[in-house]
Amino acid sequence: MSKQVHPDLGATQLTTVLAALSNPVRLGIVRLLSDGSERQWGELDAPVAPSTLSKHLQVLRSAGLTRTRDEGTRCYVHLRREDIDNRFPGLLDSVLSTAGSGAADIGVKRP
Amino acid sequence: MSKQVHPDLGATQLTTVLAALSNPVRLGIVRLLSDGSERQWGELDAPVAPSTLSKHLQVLRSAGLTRTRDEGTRCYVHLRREDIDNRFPGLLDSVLSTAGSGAADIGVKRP
DNA sequence: TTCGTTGTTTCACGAATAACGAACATAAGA
DNA sequence: TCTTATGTTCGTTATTCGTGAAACAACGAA
Repeated sequence: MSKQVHPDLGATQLTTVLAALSNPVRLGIVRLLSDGSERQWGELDAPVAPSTLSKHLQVLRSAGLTRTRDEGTRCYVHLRREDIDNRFPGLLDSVLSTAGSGAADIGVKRP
Repeated sequence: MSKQVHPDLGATQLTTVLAALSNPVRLGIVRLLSDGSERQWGELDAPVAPSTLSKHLQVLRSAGLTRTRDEGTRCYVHLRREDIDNRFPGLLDSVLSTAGSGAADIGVKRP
């Protein structure tokens, strides 16, 4: 698909991660993935154009929050939960446990 | 000084708070205030012009993170630690405990 | 090889952000 | 009252962000 960057979270700065999480669509995606599931790109039901969604996923990826795996023409995304928890202990837990977070409601397209 | 807004954190969205914290200068200020101290505006030694600092403090204030108290021509800032912990349990702790956070080093001017 | 599916990249654009200096507002103090 | 100290607001500039349409790239299937 493309040369994807999956940075080492050890070098990732907190400000970068916070910026990545401060957008409703991106936060919604993180919430959706927070059950540990791996989702196919096209499965993501976000209220934005495909190009915009691609951009958001790129931001999450380069902030070290998600990992993308290509398989043929498809690609699958999942949350780098363990890496994040190692680098920023407690951050994801507190973010995910917050109600009324301002996150967009990202669903899964039913086939 | 000015009509200052100190919103109820109950209505504050997580995305707003994360955005406020995702700037190095603002994160640095939060870190400085995290010991619970109240600092005078002019005491803050930030690497930006006064007008810019004023703007950053306004962002922190309207995100509900700090409270400002006027006293004569001076004003004092402190972190709304308890309110934040109530609304976003664990968030501040994890943010503050992160080393290499990308925060600017905000000091205190020595008289 | 041609076609369809699946994402990505490339403009283009308006809105928001960060920054500075200059002008301003307000309260204390001389 | 005049002056000083302390922040804030305004005007400007440059940059980044969020967005969509359209063109593109890569792969599998027919």
